[in-house]
Amino acid sequence: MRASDEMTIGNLARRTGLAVSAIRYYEEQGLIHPERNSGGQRRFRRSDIRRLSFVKIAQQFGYTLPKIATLMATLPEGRTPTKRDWEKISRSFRRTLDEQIQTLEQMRDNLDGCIGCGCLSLKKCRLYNDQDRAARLGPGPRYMMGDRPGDLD
Amino acid sequence: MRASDEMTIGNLARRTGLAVSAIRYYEEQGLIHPERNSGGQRRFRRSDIRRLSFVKIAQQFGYTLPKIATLMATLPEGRTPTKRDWEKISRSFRRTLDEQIQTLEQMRDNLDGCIGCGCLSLKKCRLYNDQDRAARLGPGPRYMMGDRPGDLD
DNA sequence: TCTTGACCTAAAGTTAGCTTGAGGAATTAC
DNA sequence: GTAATTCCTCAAGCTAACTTTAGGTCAAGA
Repeated sequence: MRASDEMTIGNLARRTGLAVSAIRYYEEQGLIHPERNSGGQRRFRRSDIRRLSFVKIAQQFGYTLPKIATLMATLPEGRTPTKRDWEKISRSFRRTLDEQIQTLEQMRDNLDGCIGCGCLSLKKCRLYNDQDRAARLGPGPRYMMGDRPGDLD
Repeated sequence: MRASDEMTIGNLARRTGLAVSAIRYYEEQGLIHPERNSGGQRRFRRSDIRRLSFVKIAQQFGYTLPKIATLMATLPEGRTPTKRDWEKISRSFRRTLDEQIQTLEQMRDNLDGCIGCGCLSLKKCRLYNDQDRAARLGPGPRYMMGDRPGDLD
């Protein structure tokens, strides 16, 4: 066995910090495609370390495994990804990250408005109204937080 | 039945945009404490609309139901929360929100560094190294992304 | 060779936050 | 009074991303 290029699952687990069971699960989900030796045991390439590390990072960005799988489909299995490969993906990361940050910042701004008003004057409150707007798609709430047309402020 | 202050579960569902089953579940989790009428059916107060709206908002901030329950434990069941009640909680919201934003911004900065370097030169890469640091608590990865001591850059 | 440790599959369990289904009782509308 | 709603409980199911368990097989070292 050319030890330089083949790894057992336990070895890969140690190198990536993942559990053996997680690696098997990732194979099941199509994220990696190890070969088998004559005895039926999985044998991994060194590039699988890279792939699994990529999975971990993408997960930190909030990607689901299916999404990660499609992202990785654009990456080469065997060779080191080129700068161009990586740039495409990292731009996608950057976009979702920016969106996430923007969402949180908007929530923060809304919240700040509410702190100022004590959030007892709810007809104007952004936090509730933003929610309201989303909910209106369904049979959702007409008047949030107990306020009704005639309610006092 | 004094309709002004008692609501059926279906009514509350319509007013909050929640599913009936979700409201029952929230009761089970101790987020609301409706009374029962003679026939054993739940009867809710108008203030429960407020409580459930609060639950929805806190969920948007990423709080789990148990955490929301403890947050709400500081709120009065019957009366309208005071400005002071609200300020305490909104400060807590603000803190977690700030932390979340900071985490994402750090990830973005790391990512930007990686875009610049093409992320092929991985010994310096923040994205991987931050992950590495976290993983080192366990038996984690020694060399991430396939890099080994002797590997070329 | 024998033993130990690593590996295999398949199925079931885990957590959060609910939804769905079964079987039945209470309420409301006419 | 009766039919249509709405409500009730309890148990099971759902999704994601894994882990755990059970019952074996394979590989490596002395």
